[in-house]
Amino acid sequence: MKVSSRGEYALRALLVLGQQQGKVCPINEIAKQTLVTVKYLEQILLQLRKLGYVHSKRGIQGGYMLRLSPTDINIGEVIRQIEGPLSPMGCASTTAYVPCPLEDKCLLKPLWTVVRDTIARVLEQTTLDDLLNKRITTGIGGESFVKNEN
Amino acid sequence: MKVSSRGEYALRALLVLGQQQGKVCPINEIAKQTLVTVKYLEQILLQLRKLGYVHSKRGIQGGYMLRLSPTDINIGEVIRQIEGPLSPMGCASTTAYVPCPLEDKCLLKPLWTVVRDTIARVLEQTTLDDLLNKRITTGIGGESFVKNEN
DNA sequence: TTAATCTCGACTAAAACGGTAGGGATTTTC
DNA sequence: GAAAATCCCTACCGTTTTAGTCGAGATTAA
Repeated sequence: MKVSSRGEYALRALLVLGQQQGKVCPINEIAKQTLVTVKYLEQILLQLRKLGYVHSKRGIQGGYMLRLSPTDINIGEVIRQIEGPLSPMGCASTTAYVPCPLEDKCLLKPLWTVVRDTIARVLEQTTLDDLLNKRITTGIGGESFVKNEN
Repeated sequence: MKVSSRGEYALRALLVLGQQQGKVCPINEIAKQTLVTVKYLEQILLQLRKLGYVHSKRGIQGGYMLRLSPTDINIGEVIRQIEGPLSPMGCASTTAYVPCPLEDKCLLKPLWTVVRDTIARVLEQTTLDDLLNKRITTGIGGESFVKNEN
């Protein structure tokens, strides 16, 4: 049930850019704050740019900046685009369904469906802005369970 | 966030044995019902035996049977033992914590913690017996949200 | 013009995944 | 005591994924 380092790093980079409040940030600064090598970050930021999350500017004084408002960046969506489907199993995926020969008789599918739903509920209700402000909810009920340590 | 085929197959095998109500079941019968090759199943059942979930009997009329009652087989535990930690990230794992250089400053850890908790809540509240009887809850509240299709 | 910066594609080493293969040990049945 | 069914165990293997590295090029500001 792992998230890859690439996904983690992408989110770290977005968080750094979110904290710069609109200023361009050169990649070596992002690298310093995320503890990721410049070369690997290059790949990831390139992908984030192609996905439309960040804008880049070349040359001296160049760098990256968010293209979207942090409130418009959905963490579930980012993870899905970097890592693939949130579902633990193809048979339970809404965005990348893969049929299974057992299917109806399968006693596991309902389980995977619930797992997928709970993961998606958390991730899709969280925005980059929420992370920046340490507002993380479980997504259950209409309530406001807030996980806020420190 | 995937579950490996090995984990899925292990659960399928346990379900088949759970349906046999105590009778020994030869591996080729399990293979037929799970749609897994005999040779691969051998490996998986060997592992399940060493973990204490199944008992095996050799020779003619041999096969496998559950060693524990389906109500005592915790799905979260099985997955953890077959696949490793439920947490999407080492920094949020309760059973296999891995320190992270960012740690306190990290805005992502609270997210991974919530994700881990919600996954664990579902899987650890589900037993093999629940699966056999199509009782799957989200684990939220004390309530009885039951996912029961058909 | 130069130096900082992003762009892009190729490459690679290591690990994980998803099995396959084969020989050995045990048990029942005849 | 021989044969057949069955589990036991270790080794191996091809493919994919992961986690990067490398190098050359394009753009831009000063």
